[in-house]
Amino acid sequence: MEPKLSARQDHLLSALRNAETELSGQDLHAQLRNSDTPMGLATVYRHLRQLQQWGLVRCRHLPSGEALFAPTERDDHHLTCVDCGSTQRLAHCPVHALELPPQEMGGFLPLFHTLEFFGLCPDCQRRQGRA
Amino acid sequence: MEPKLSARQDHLLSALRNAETELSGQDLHAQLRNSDTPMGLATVYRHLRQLQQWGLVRCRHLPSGEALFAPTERDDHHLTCVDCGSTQRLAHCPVHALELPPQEMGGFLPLFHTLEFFGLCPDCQRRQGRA
DNA sequence: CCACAAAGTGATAACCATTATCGAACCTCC
DNA sequence: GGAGGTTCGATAATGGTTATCACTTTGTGG
Repeated sequence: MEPKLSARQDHLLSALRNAETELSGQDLHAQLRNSDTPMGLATVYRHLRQLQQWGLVRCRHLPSGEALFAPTERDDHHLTCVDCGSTQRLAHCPVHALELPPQEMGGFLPLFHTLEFFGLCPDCQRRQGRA
Repeated sequence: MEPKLSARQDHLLSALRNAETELSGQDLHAQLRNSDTPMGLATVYRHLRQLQQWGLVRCRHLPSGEALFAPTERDDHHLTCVDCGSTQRLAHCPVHALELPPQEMGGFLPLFHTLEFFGLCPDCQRRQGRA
């Protein structure tokens, strides 16, 4: 099921897995640039897309439009403040154990998911209360 | 809590609520262009951002980079195929009734959420099986 | 009414992450 | 070796979103 990865794809995936945070395409390019296995920007994005299609990598978009990538086995999700934009990580994924009604899936094979909560951080709640 | 909307903002929000699908900023601009209340592209995005900050509108990003907007009270979520990109709507939101452990929220006030499942649609499962 | 200030608007330019292009480098299997 | 394919990456092109800025509308006080 899992296709064999090329050496470059493997390096890219390793870089993502070793990083402790989500990385953008530009981040990955910059990081690999000075390594023993440099990789052009086009190739970074090419392989990121390929890895997404294999279901090995997922991404989420910041309000800025920038896409952040992470390996799918890292089941992290975030709280994002709609006002100031700050994000914090949720300690546990509440969806992971969720049962999905098969009749609603229509044969769809789920590989991973994204989940993000939006709301107001404590600071912005306080600020809006004053305003 | 909910700020008073200007007439323009109200029109924009109404357009979103009346639409039966998610709309991009460009879509909304084009749609309002020929209405009795035209609105410049800059103003559309300005108000969309404002409405997001007030928690009245949410958006999700397609792989193409385009952002689709919807009113937050519409609790729709999607299955997206990582291979062919097709999406289908999930009939019910499995997160809606979910209890969030308050100690993990750290005072964060959730207003809405995005949830998206990624995987393989039946067609692509079949195609990969052959390949 | 009349300044005058403050906020809202929109045509257009700028931005910038991502994608397409295309010639060069690299395999791979005769 | 070499034909035919695949991969690579510097660079140009793309396109949705954002910033600019002059103009219009709205609000306010006199």
